[in-house]
Amino acid sequence: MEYNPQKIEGKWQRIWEKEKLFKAKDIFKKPKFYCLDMFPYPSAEGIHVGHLKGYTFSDVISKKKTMEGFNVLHPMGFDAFGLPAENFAIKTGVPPAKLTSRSIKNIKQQLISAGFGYDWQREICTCNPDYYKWTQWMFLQLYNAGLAYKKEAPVNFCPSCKTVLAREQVIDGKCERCDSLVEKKYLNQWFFKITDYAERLLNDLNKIDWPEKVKLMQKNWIGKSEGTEIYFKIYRGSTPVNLPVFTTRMDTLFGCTYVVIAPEHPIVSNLLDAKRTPRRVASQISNLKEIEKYIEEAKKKTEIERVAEDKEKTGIEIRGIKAINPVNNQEVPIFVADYVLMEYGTGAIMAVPAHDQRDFIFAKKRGLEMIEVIKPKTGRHPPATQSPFPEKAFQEDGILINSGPFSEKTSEEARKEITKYLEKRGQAKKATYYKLRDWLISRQRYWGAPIPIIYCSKCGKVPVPEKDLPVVLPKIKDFKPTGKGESPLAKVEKFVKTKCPKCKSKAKRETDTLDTFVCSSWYFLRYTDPKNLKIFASEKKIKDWLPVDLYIGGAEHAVMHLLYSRFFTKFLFDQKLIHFDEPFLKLFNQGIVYRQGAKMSKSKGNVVRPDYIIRKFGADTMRLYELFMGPANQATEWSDKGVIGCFRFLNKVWSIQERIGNQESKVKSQQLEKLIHKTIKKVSQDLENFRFNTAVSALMILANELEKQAKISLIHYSLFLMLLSPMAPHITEEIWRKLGNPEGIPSGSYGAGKKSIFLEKWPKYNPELIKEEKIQLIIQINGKVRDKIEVEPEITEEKAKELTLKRERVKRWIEKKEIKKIIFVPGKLINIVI
RNA sequence: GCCGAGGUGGCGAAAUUUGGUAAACGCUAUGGUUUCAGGAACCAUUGGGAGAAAUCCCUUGUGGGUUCAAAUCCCACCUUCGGCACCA
Repeated sequence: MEYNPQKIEGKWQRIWEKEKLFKAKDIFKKPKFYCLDMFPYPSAEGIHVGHLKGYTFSDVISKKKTMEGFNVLHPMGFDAFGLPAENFAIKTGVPPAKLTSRSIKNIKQQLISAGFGYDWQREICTCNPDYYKWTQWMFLQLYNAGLAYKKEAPVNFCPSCKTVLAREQVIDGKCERCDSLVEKKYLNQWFFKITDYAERLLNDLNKIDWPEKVKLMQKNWIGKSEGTEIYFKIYRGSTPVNLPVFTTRMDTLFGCTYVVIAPEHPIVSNLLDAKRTPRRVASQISNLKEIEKYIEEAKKKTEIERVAEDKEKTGIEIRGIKAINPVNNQEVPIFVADYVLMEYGTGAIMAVPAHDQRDFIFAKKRGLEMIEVIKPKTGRHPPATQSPFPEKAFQEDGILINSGPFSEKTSEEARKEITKYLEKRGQAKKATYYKLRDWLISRQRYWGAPIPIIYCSKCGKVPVPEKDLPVVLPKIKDFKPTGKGESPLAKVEKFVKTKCPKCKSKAKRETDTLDTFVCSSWYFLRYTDPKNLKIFASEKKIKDWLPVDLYIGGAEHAVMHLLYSRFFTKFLFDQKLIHFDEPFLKLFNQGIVYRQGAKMSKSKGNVVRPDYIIRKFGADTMRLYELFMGPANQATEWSDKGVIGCFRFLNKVWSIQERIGNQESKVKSQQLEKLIHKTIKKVSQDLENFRFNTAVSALMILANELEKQAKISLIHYSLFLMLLSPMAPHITEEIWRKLGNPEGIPSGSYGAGKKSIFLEKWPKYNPELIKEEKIQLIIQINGKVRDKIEVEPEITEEKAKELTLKRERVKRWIEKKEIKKIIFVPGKLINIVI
């Protein structure tokens, strides 16, 4: 009988569902294991073999953990709000809800036909009101805690998507979704105060078992830097204004030859404002008009323009007033330049052109003064005032020069001492800044969870009372954006018009929706109790199942979803709503699957669909190939040909069953047993360490060996099937249950039977059985392999030497030469140095 | 520019954790077997070179170094990929 996956796979998928084999039970006699996949966006095209890679990993691990006696939670759902469905609606008029539910049906079928053991009773969908009710509830918790706020700010606006974006969604100044150049706009928008959690988000990275790469990306994104704020005085008449600047390089303070203020800095408008500035001073500024013009232009520039002019730094001096360097009372000119950012630090810097590349370029162009204040500890360097920019040695620690009483100190000492000196005089204080910005969460789009806020002319912003949740997204017909930077919801009068929950007078609803990342920031909580109507998840279920033990997904979410989820978790922990403050204990990033040298994408037309592979070779073959392709965390190229190897392997597995019998010869049986136990060890360890490719290879080696036998005992074959079962569940289940026939085959601990293979215990290897009686001792001469001998593993050095020197081949190599040294590595090799 | 991860046959890769037989396993290719035929079946060979053969020499991006011994450790460089990017 031939191996025919099409005949068996659908059958077992139905039976597993009927037997509820992979359903997570809320009974905790066994230790729990929560294995989570990043849930997919239900795109109309379905998922491709790249998505399936990570899902295969999590399914293999879940099945193995089940066999190891864990109570496994392995759920799946859909991240269903978002732009593609809405853009499709604008084009075709098909409502996003309709398209989404169609896509979900399709993807769910794809996942089921791959044999994944998800607990579909727990399926969630973020666009379902039962779900987004709690997303809105989360928003309200944050709002009530003062962590959700609305403010006018310069934001990134995508002209094609007609909505603002979070900073994380802007890549190289372009929209991550459609690649349009992002515009800067001043808009009134909602933010989450994630910056309040910057320090904890940074520190707690130490607590979690995540790829170092992802941790580092988060660390850099949070971008903590510790330094000092220094107060430069600017005199307007007799009253000085303090201008704080931020620096991490106090040791270069004597090298400051000018200061730069960001164009948006309030101090600039104050200085220019004739009403506030004494007439005498205002008249001191001789180039008011030019400065105003520069500021206007800078404000209009997009982020990309500001940076893309690359090194070509623009700016303008405020003529007529000076700033005073507190450390030496030196008067320095003041510039307004957009290479200084208002959003970071104090929005003003002290410029040290001799030791900072950016300041150097700016100063060089204008012929500004440069003062060298640091020399390298050793060696000579061209003067910092001449080289295009300071060499590394200057930027790192050096020795101070031209720095008054601090000359001859090291950078490190000087940093401390200068800070102390100014601190005492109240002219500086230590400060810490982060690159992390608050999370912009409002979107001027339809297909998202409405922000549950009501605007009342009397009461102002009023949160929607909990009992009125969810604020249901109304069904609409016209999906086109209003063109006024508003969500299409603004056109829906029925939705907008409401009553103030407080004073009952006429009021309007917020029409912006929430960023989809808000929906996905807490979804892992909902799986534990997906149908709860009273709370996002009951306390008990949260305690029983969470945190997530293993999270598998792509690295592209490193600074978005993964950071946001951590923020939500910490917030809910602070609210005493959950008992843990890190959501995902272990994270694994599967590598990207390439084809024709590029990441699979619809636009490149290089997508491989699993449906085709499954139809042709079956789900087991596809799963095996996903595992076998290469290292799990590494990008690998998809090969249609390579799939065949896995199909051949399964055919072999299938045909071996014909050899079952109890008459293995004794010697053979012992050798086989040794190999089987070695394989149990290898596969168990490899699966534990995400080395799926070598686990598959070990099973291939074992299958090749089994194939050579005339007869194979049932127990040996059964062990093999069990090891293979998490990876190729259908074929192993089929053979396993079939073998439970009434022909008198004993059903021992490893006996096959009529119940599922996944109810069996994961096999354990016997350490006694994998001990070698004989090993190959490598004989090297001058480090090159020249001979091998079979010996006992415990062979002594003397004995090994004796045997080695007797060998003809060895004698030939040594011949009259003097043996200088013999190195013996027990159980491994002997090296003769001549 | 800064940070990070890589570079091993014709291809995907093993061996890097612990320095100790480089190329396991699979694909491809070549030759053969079976079959009415086909190949997504089976068998053999498959890093390069020399040789009739035994066997020998060379080979892990490049160049140095440490060591009895280096794909593995150290230094410098080249290169591919990923992230950040005027963050003071």
